[in-house]
Amino acid sequence: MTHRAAPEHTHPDKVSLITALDALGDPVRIQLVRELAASQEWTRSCGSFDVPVRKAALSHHFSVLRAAGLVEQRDDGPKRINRLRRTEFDERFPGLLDLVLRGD
Amino acid sequence: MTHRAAPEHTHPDKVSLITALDALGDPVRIQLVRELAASQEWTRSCGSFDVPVRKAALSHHFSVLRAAGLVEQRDDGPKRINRLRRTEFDERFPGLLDLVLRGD
DNA sequence: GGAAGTGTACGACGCCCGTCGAACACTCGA
DNA sequence: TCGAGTGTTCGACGGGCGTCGTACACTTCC
Repeated sequence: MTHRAAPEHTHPDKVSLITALDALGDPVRIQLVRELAASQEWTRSCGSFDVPVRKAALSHHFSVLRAAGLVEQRDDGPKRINRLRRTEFDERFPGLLDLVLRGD
Repeated sequence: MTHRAAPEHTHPDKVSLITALDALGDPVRIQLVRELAASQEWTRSCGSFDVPVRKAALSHHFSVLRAAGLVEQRDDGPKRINRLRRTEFDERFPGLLDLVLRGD
């Protein structure tokens, strides 16, 4: 009847510009954000992404994305499913997410 | 009759997103860009910025900004004067510079 | 109760980045 | 010609970030 501690989130409103730029200045995190944007909300578990890092590093990257207000997480059984905070983040940093999702 | 080697520039068109985000993900460089944006073009020499680093580090930061297509430099006597590549950079990364200049 | 699957926490390691001092190159004015 | 001013380069240093393996916590299914 115990349950996992809910992950700590930061709303984009309380995120500094530097934090946001640093969070998006990493290739692995950019890929996570892009894959997440291409999926339905609350459908992707952390382990379902095609990134070249092991799960410890992956967990770290999700922690950074949460702290930057980019990703919201919720527990669903043994998995932790994700959602890109598209509208909130875009309201705080207009155009930034579009830039990342537009690709090169 | 010798003259200094012209600084190496990179046009924003040839700059990757990661490079741009990394260049703007540093507080010193952000301040440089902001002060530069608040000044007339070709009026600010490298040493005229109010940043808490010595000239060696300052020179490095300007090198990064040039490589990211953010700053253009020209020699003017003993000084090296700067210009923010506002329109070119904005064309390559729409909204990104606005985000930085809007502040927090 | 056990086993498998999922994600986090911790300590360690390596590397890159920002910083500095010192030495050097160049320009201009005295 | 010499000195002052400006900026770059070099080597070195320290700290932080990304990564990993391991151990642990929690959930679900058998």
